[in-house]
Amino acid sequence: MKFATWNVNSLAVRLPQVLDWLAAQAAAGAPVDVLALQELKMADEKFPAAAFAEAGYHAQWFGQKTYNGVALISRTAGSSVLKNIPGFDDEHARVIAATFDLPAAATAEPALAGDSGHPVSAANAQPGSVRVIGAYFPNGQAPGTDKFAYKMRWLHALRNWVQQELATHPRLVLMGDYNITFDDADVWDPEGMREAIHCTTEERTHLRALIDLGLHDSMRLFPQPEKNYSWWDYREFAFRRNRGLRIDHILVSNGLAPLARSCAVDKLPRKNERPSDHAPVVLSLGAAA
DNA sequence: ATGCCTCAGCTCCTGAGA
Repeated sequence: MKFATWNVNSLAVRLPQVLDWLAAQAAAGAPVDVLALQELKMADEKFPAAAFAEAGYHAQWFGQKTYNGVALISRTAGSSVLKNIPGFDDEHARVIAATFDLPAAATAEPALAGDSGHPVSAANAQPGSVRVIGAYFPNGQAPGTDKFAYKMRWLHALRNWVQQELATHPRLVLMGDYNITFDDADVWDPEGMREAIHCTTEERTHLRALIDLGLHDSMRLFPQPEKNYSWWDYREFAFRRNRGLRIDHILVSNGLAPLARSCAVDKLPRKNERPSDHAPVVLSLGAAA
């Protein structure tokens, strides 16, 4: 079972790359079960649902003209779809959630030989559903601005809502473009970006508050290369110089973390012609790593 | 450097991104 998140910076421009990438994952024998997209930058009526359907994927989307916009692309149909944070009045299309029923084989722990010699499976091994939240967190521009204040309000509302979601969905994935780094290891120039946007103590405190609900940063469950980033500025050859930030994250709940098998940034699409400034982050779960 | 690059749109510039 595989989850991924990718800020595509205009789905109209990046659609061929998204379809190629999905096809490449499937061809490699590990198709993506749920892909969260951010920055569609298109109105709902422009969403290329037919192209995804032709490729064999379901889609749920929440767009708006010019800016923002999120979607969930999936191999099975999602249910209980929610758009934006309930009770939080927001002019931006930033959040989409859906529940996916997954085959038993996908979520079952590998059978372990018990003392009796009989296979012993984990308490959560019954077939179940996974709640998936795809989110495009506000950028925030700079501390002290109205946009930063909005980001803080949004983060507070998100935390309260995710807490409620966790109460009913112990198996939950929260993934997307967080626009927040966890710590200096996520920043190519920690001194130069000290307390700058994406790196402020205030933002990181909000990110930590999400973790404290009972979530894990999938990436840090596994050894990672040095200078492991998910976004690079288009300017100054930042990708070539690996001057980036890790701001795209996949958080998994306590109920799912034991099933995590690997998590990595896929830098290949960043090498495309006309790439997004973000690369996909990919999490594999279950016995079939 | 209020720069650099990329994208959308009331498109020949501006706002926004990060």
